[in-house]
Amino acid sequence: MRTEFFYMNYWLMKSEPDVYSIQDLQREKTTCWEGVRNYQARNNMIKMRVGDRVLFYHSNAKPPGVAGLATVVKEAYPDHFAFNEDSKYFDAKSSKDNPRWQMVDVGFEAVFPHPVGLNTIKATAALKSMVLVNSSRLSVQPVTKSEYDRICKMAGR
DNA sequence: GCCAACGTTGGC
DNA sequence: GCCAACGTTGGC
Repeated sequence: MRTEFFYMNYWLMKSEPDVYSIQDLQREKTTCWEGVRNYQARNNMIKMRVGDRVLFYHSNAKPPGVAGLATVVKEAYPDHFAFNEDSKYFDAKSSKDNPRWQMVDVGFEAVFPHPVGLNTIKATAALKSMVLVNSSRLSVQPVTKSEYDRICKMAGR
């Protein structure tokens, strides 16, 4: 019985819209999530499975908030940008024989007509346990199904 | 642009 | 293994 097949996990991934926005993903359909250089965030990506849902969060935006939805379309594999000396994500401590950093591919799902702002999330009692709210600069974080559903509902979906 | 919070590095 | 110094994130 492959019961794990029936489980779906939920995540929140941060991106600065000036660097890569949900609109960029809408245009490109899929993208690789390179450049994560934090172990906790990396470990979360390693746990991702194809089909998992992703809240696409715009950080350093005016205002910051969840701007849309994505899904995991390819599970963790080595982040080759770490091997490229010309990349801003280069890391001399990561090698092809022993890659330190991983990335996943995500696919476009939806742009929220009205993003769900961080201020609104913080003002919602049902979302007070979100990792996002309890500080943490963690750029790839787990979200519960109820948190995910609530944010979709707040976005009018 | 400021700065608080947090993660990483490296000397000891 | 501690912890000070430093760098980065990201809201405001």
